[in-house]
Amino acid sequence: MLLSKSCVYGLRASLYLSAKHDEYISIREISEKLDISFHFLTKILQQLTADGLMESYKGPNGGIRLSSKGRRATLLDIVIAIDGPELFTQCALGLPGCGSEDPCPLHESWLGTRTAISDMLEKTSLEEIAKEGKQSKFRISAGGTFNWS
Amino acid sequence: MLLSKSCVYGLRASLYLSAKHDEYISIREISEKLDISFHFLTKILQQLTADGLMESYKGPNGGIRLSSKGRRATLLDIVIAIDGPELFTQCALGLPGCGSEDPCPLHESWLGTRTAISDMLEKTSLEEIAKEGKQSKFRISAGGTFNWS
DNA sequence: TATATTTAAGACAAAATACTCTTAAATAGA
DNA sequence: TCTATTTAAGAGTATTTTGTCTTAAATATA
Repeated sequence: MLLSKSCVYGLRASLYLSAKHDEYISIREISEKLDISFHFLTKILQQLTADGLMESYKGPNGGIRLSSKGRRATLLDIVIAIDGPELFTQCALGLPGCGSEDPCPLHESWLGTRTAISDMLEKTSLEEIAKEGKQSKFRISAGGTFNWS
Repeated sequence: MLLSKSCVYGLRASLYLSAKHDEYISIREISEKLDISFHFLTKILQQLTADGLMESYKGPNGGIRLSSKGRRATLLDIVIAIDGPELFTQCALGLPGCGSEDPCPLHESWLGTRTAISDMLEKTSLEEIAKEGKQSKFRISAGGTFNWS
């Protein structure tokens, strides 16, 4: 699996929030709309809040929203915040110290491939995806159509 | 993590065997040279044997070797035998039924990226890597230099 | 102030992955 | 035939990931 489940949930929630404006959205709403366990999602979003990508507010009408940093963030930023940078730094065979002086058989091609992955994730900020999403009706839930209000 | 540990171990053992000729090599030897748990490696290689990529022989001077099918196999074949094809078939966000009619925001770029990954793994057969390896002294163990005898 | 709503935090449980250990089966060679 | 060596198979353990549950803290509103 390329990304952990936590990471996928975090990405989908971020995409959900990117379609919203500045209001705080309750985690309960996100978990129901995207069919993700409420408590599990809460923990993941706490991580993103601790990272400064989101802001939360307790109490009635409270919830969570993207910070301005989060709104400018790319999917790569979210992946790294949750799964860490290892996917983009480590040897494909997990060999410590693998490098151009002492490469594993995959070293050179993996350099290119992992750049392709990070480029894919870095290409677009949440803002841009939200813009495209509203036009193209991209899907972020299993159920079927999600309404990019 | 792109590949599971089992998969990485299976790949490294396959690369080790590709450097050998037709003799049976004991799993104990492989596990010691590549610093992988013997019993764990045994199970992984059993899987590859069941898949027809390797052949085993019990008893003194027994061991394991690549079958002719295994020798012609690419790294992709080994990855799929151990981790399954999901990495190359599934939506990056894990959404069932994600496709060009109803795509997730990553759909199109992920199509390209996962092709890049499978191309990287499919590009070379074990035979070819072994040939290159003997020239370039590619590394497949953490410890340092592995001798492509 | 009291209550309801919401996130925060942490203990707990379940499932998946990674790893270990023991016993059985095959086989070479003394 | 007996013994040592090797893979096969399966039970068992440990660790990580995923998911649940309970309680605390913050806060809006009545």
